[in-house]
This record gives sequence, structure tokens and C-alpha cells, in this order.
Amino acid sequence: MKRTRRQSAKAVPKAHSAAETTETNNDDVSERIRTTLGTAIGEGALKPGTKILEDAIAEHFGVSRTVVRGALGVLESDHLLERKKNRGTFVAEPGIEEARALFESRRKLEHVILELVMNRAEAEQLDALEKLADEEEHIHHHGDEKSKTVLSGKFHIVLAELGGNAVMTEMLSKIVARLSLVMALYEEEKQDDCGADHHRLIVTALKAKDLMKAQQLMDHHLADIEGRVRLTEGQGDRHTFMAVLENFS
Amino acid sequence: MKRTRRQSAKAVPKAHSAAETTETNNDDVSERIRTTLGTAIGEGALKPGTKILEDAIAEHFGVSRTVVRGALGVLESDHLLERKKNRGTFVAEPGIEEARALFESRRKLEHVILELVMNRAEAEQLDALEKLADEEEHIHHHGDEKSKTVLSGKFHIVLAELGGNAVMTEMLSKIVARLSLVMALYEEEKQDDCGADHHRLIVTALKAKDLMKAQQLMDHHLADIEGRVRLTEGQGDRHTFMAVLENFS
DNA sequence: GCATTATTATTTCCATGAGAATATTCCTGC
DNA sequence: GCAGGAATATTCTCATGGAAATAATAATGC
Repeated sequence: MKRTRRQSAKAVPKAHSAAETTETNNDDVSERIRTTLGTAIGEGALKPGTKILEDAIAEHFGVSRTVVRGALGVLESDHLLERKKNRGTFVAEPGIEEARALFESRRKLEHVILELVMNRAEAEQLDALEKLADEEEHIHHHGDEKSKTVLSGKFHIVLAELGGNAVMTEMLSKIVARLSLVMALYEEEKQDDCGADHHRLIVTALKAKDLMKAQQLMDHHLADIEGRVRLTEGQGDRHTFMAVLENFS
Repeated sequence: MKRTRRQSAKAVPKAHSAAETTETNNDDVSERIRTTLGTAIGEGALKPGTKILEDAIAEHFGVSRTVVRGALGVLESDHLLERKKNRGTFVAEPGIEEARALFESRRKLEHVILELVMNRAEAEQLDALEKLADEEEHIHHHGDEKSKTVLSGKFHIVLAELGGNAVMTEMLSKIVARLSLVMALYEEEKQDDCGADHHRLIVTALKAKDLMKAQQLMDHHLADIEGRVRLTEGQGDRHTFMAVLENFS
């Protein structure tokens, strides 16, 4: 038996039988696949180098491999996945040079965003942001590892949205996503206790209309994150088989 | 006759006959389609709203519609194309809010890039950049409309590359591409004579290590571009049938 | 003559099968 | 037992056909 593909579970059997209840516009599925994989990567559930089985995804979402393939294509163009010819698709493993560029870009972008927020955000919007920071701090004490990183990333996105520039927001989102891969690869110790209230401090600086202070706090916050990382060659693939061998030889 | 598709001209007839000279790795084709359409849009050959026939592209590149479809997908995610369900894909028509965001993002990015270039670029690299600006100025006097805009865009990309941050360069490239759509939609008068030597002035400021001056010149240059545009609603679709009608009623 | 409906044609959209390349297992000889 | 290789299985890759939807054209009624 040459081709034994698992039967599509929730896929419509064959015909688009006229009375389709859900009326699943299949283009939404492509979007859903992208966001699903994107957030999975973002919160570290999918580690760098993990192989992506397009058949499995196709089955899970009840669509053909064609649409999965399309979704993977744009994820690749976002540098979240890498496709090796005839080998398959893998979660990307950014190199140290790319990591450096990403950190730098993020620093600059966040600076600009703070400037925009300072000029545009209403007081009530800042209140909402502050509430998010508080919630985050609350979660922090309850040590839920996953929701911690998720919330932490969300703060920066919401902050960017307050800047009122969708292009900026999108750029930052993509950089943050890629940086989560960098952290997964190069992070050394997970000392997430430090910097728990960074976000809240930034908000108060914003409310005080002190741009310099806010940017300075942001710099400190980001430096804190970058400090958990050692960007030296051979560190990135310490999880790979060869690298592990070298540690024991 | 239900399905009359034009015969693929340069496509290999059927089998990947063992002795394929070119050994056309078909993934390169997808890349080629993207860059082709991308530059076509960038230099205004493809105007906003133009319909993209995937059959025609498939035939032209000698591949199936599937790979064309993939390429169009990532172009869509880059906001250069828009896909309307069951209607087709069209060259994107950015709205005025998007245009505003793009202009602003570009200003900020170019500022950052100048900073990076100031810190990193070697003298000889600046020489190369200056040569590019000179060439551009030379072309300018010979009024070749197309190569003028192409060269003009290229300057900013090369400048970004001198910044030594690939992420920044990519972001700027995408913004510039989208802005060419904005210009095509909203540009009023084509007074490209003014600002002919802007680029060269920026380079000299860079060589003089005068960051403030360089940024100021860049601001002026970009303001010049933005000045050619009137971002008011109803201006964007002045080419559409309904808008034309309104002008005569 | 014009609006409205019916018919035809194009084109998008997706599932599927076949081919090619890679990974894995099994087998044989030593 | 194990190295090397053949056979097998898995997975990617892409072209193709058919169904659905929209656009275009023809036809009909008034």
C-alpha cells in the first residue's frame, strides 16, 4: 500500500452537500492555521527545529494539504518556518546575526512606538494598558509559566496598538514572534522574577508624559531580556545531537 | 467546451525527463514570481486594482496554478495584493489611513537607519552610495521616467543595507513597495524635478558625520514626496467609474 | 427599446493522485 | 553483532480535474 493517509476526521466526506451548516469559508481556515501555528511558536509550544507535518495539520483542520501548504508558505516568508527542499518544513532556527538584528530592531521600534503613544493615546486607553500590566503582575505571582510569557508579549502589542499605527504594530508583532524563537534557542537561565513590574513602571511614565523616562525604562526592560541570552556560536544548537556529543567528549 | 486553458508554452511536456538541463528547482520559480510581481508593482507597471490572472502567470512561468497561487498568497500577506473570495486577486489599493501609517513608519525607519549607517558604515561604502546618488542624478537629466523611480527607490534600500541590519532593510523594503501603490493612487502632480539632489546631500551629510543634518535632509526629502499626495477620501478611487461620474454630474 | 431572467463561459478554489526525493526498515554476508 | 545495501514506507511536490461562484452574454417579456 503506497499511500496510506489517515482519514480526514471532520472533513466533509465528498460533495459540498448543499445544506452545509457551518458554511466553512475555507479561506478562514488558512488564516486559522497561520494564527494557530504562529501563537504556538510565540508561546514556545513549538520549539525551533521541530518538524511540521503538513498531513497532520491538514487532518486536524479538515482541509487538504494544498491549503496547509499555502499557510506554511506565508509563515515561511515571515521567517517563522524554514522549508528545506524535499525535506519538509521546520520551525525556524534564527542564527546569532539574525538575533542581533532582531533585538536591535525591536529596541528602535519600541522607542518609536512610545513616542507615538505619548502623542496619541487618550488617558482612558492608558488606564486600560495599566490594567493589563496589573493583571500581568498578578499572574506573575501565581507562577503559571505559559500564561506569563503570553501576557508579557501581549503588553507590547497592546502598547503598539495605542500608537495608532497599524504598520508599526504589525512590524513589532512579527519581530516579537521571531524573538520568541531566539529566546527558545539561546536563553540560558529563566530568571523571570526580575523585571516583573517593568511594564507597570513604563505605563506610569507614560501617564506622567515623561517620554525620556519611558524610553529609558523600556531600554532597561529590553536589556533585561537580552541579558538572559548568550549570543555565541555553538550555543544555538546546543540542543542538537552533535553539540551534545561535543559536551561529553 | 468547459475548460479551455491555454497550452503551457515553455513547460516541460510531462515527465521530468531525466536529462533536464536547467534542473529548474521549482521553488525558485515561486520566488521569481514574487519578485517579478513585486518589482512590477514597485515601479508602477501594475497599477492598483489591476486584476491578476493566475492562469496567465502560470503559463508565463511554465508552472501549474498551484505554485502561482502560493506566490500570490505571500504577496497578499505583504499587502501588495488583495484576494477577494471567489473573485480573484487584485493589486492592492491602500486606503488613506494605511497610507498615513506607511508614511509615518517610513519616516521613523529612515531616521533609525541613518543612525545605524552613521555608526557602522565604512568610508568606502559611503563612496559607493555616493556613486549611486550621482548616477541617479545623471539619469535624472535624461528623463527616463521609469528608471528614474526605480533608481530613486534603490537608493533608500542600499542605504538601509549599509545599516547592517537585515531586519530593518526588509521592513523598509516592504514599506517602500506599499508606498509605491500609495503614490500611484494619490499622487497629483509629477514634479520630480524638485528634490533631484536630495540623495546626494544626504550622503555628504553622512560623510561629514552630521547625523542631525542627515536626518533633517531626509525629513525634507520625504516631506517632499508626501507633499505630492493629497490624502483625502474620494481621491483614491478617482479613477473608478463611479468617481468619474460624480465629477460630471 | 429596456429591464429581467436564463444560459453560457471564465476563473477561482480545493481535493486528490502520481512522481520524486528522503527516511526507515529489513536483510544478507561476513 | 554489525556494516552495507536493497526494499519499503513516508512525505514532500506539483499538476490536474472538477465543483462552486462570479461575470458575461443571450433571450424573453413587456
